[in-house]
Amino acid sequence: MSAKSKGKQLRFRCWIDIDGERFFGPGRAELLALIHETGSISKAAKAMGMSYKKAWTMVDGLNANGSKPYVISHKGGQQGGGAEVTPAGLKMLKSYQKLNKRLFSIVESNIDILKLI
Amino acid sequence: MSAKSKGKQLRFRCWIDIDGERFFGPGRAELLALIHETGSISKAAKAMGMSYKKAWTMVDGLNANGSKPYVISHKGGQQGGGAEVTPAGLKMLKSYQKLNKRLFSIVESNIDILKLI
DNA sequence: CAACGATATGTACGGATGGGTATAACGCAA
DNA sequence: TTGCGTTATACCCATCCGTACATATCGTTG
Repeated sequence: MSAKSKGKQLRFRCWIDIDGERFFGPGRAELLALIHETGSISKAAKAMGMSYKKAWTMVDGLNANGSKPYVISHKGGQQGGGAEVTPAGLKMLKSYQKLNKRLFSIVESNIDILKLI
Repeated sequence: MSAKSKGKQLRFRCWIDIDGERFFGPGRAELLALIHETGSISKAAKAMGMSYKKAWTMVDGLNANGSKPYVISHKGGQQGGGAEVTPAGLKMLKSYQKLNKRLFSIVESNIDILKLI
């Protein structure tokens, strides 16, 4: 159903693998940012149009494969529970966003490659 | 079977979409380069450990979705046939490789992000 | 104690992807 | 005219992946 974007697009993606498995990338970065905003995995997932399970799997991967947890979650309580991004998670997020911006500026300045098509 | 690479890796990828469909990227770039070297789609595919069918599908996509063909192929003949990369294909390939190098240098200089893990 | 909202987790289904196989067309060489 | 190597293309099947669905758990609140 997703109406695929029209026209020519120069795109890029940057990510981190650990032992060949995805550890951090644009999806997890956006998820982390939204968890930080909303204080909830499920709300963040909904905001991204992603299933809770997929979001949880991503969070679980971050916490399991890194040396420090990026998200702390709580069951039960006043609002039924919640989640918060740790300082380590925020630091990784910000560094990733910085790198992404640098890459974006390069890509942007090379848009002319599309004219070769 | 593929022994996934060990350790932390900072990776990136850059590609061109047309109407949301893959048009050009690292795989097609490598394929194009190998076709240019070997003069044959099947040899290039073999060199990449890729099936001929997949390689042909890529080449077909390049020729069908761009405004100019990137590969000209010949059936029959002395060696049974062959393929050559057009000047337009070579130009795109070189521009892509240039852009890729620029991006790589940025990524390389940001390797320290791996220490945050 | 019952309800609520969010975390946590397993299982089952369906679509997309990619590989394998098979086959045909083609043009030169022997 | 037969053989050869490559392009070109159809069809089937195994596998992977995402999504959906179904529960269970937990702790505060009323």
